[in-house]
Amino acid sequence: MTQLDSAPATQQAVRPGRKRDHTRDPEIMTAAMDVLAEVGYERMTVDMVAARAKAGKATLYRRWPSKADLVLDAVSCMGAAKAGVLPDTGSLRGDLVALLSPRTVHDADHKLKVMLGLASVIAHSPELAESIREAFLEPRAAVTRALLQRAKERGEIAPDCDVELLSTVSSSMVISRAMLEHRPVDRAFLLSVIDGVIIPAAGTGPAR
Amino acid sequence: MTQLDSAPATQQAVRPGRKRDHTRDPEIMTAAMDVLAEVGYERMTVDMVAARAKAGKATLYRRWPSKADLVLDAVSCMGAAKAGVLPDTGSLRGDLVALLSPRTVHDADHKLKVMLGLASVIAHSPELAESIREAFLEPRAAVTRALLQRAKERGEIAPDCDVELLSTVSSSMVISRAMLEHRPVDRAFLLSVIDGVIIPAAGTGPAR
DNA sequence: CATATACGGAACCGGTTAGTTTCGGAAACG
DNA sequence: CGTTTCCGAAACTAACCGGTTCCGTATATG
Repeated sequence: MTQLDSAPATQQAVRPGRKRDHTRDPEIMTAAMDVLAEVGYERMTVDMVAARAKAGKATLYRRWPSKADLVLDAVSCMGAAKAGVLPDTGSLRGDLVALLSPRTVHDADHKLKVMLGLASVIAHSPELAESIREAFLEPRAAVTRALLQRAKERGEIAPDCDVELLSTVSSSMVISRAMLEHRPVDRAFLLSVIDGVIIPAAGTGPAR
Repeated sequence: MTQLDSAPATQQAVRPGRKRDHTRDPEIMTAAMDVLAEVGYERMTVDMVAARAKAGKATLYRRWPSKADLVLDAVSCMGAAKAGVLPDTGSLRGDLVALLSPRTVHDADHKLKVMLGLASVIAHSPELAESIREAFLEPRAAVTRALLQRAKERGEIAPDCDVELLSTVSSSMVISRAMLEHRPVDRAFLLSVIDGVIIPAAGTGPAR
């Protein structure tokens, strides 16, 4: 809570003898996310993060005013570097399945763990909830939404189906499954959601 | 810290001079659940619970060996008293909508908040996760499952639809919506899940 | 009324952790 | 080689909280 100045950016030009500014931000944030995924926000200590990043605790506090700020920043940065090209296999099911590359699934699993670790904080911080949504859920939902929309436009699915809602189904089911059943994000489950919920719910097009 | 044995909740014969045994268990557990729903497990302190129940902290520790045991016990007890009769309106949609009484919805909202408050603990305690699932999710899923099964048996929905999976859809979507968007459990949303996901995904019977 | 029991309240103890300070050392540069 | 600046490590402070102890009181029994 002690709000000292954050970063006035007083001196920027490389002064007399110096390396550079804080180049270690990425390692620190990665360490923070890892610890977060492993033990959750409340049990995560700043020392743990510092130790994992091989940094001094003071370094963290020089850069972020509090644990909460560090986490918030790390979560926000985590969403960057996405924007893959949409798959285009010709069928909605093919497109959806194409999303389930091992890489993507593994990524999602890690993000899911981070999210679960933050769950109790999320409930009290709309700001953090928004960051999480933006960084983790929204990009995925956007892809699914686009695939559904395209399928609708080419008449593959029902013209009146709720694309917005359907695009959130798989994330939702994965989240609650992970939360309550301790199951990792798993390809087989995602397939059953696609084939047992999304595809049938999307219908078979206007021609029926 | 570790969740060990639960608590037998036993009591013996009324001794010489005494009122009765711990009659205040219900108030205490209710207080615990309320605090849990409001601040989450980690920020919930035993003092808060005692204060809200107008009890001494010592009283809590006479009855439960630890904070974790209190919470576990309270969660387990919370699942009792359900077993409503299945609605029977003749149609699957009618049955599902009939579940959405204000009372039920409000109940679900409270339980949801408790669950979110426990989220980070759940991730580290399969035992607690199981209790939550059993007390909160399973009863609801069971009802939906039964309704779907009945609809399938009378040929109202596709004979090959995945009842098990579909029965978990609405809870899942409510959970993630509450978690990431701070929305309370809300009748309108549940209706859109019924009409936009569950019903269409269940299909229109073997005659198609 | 005497006694026994459990209660609410408050003080207390010990461990843990967010946040601070200090210090020796290493990099870059003149 | 000296200077400047930041870093990692570790010691330190203050607050908080789980859990314990103690005490005055209410209540029911006999």
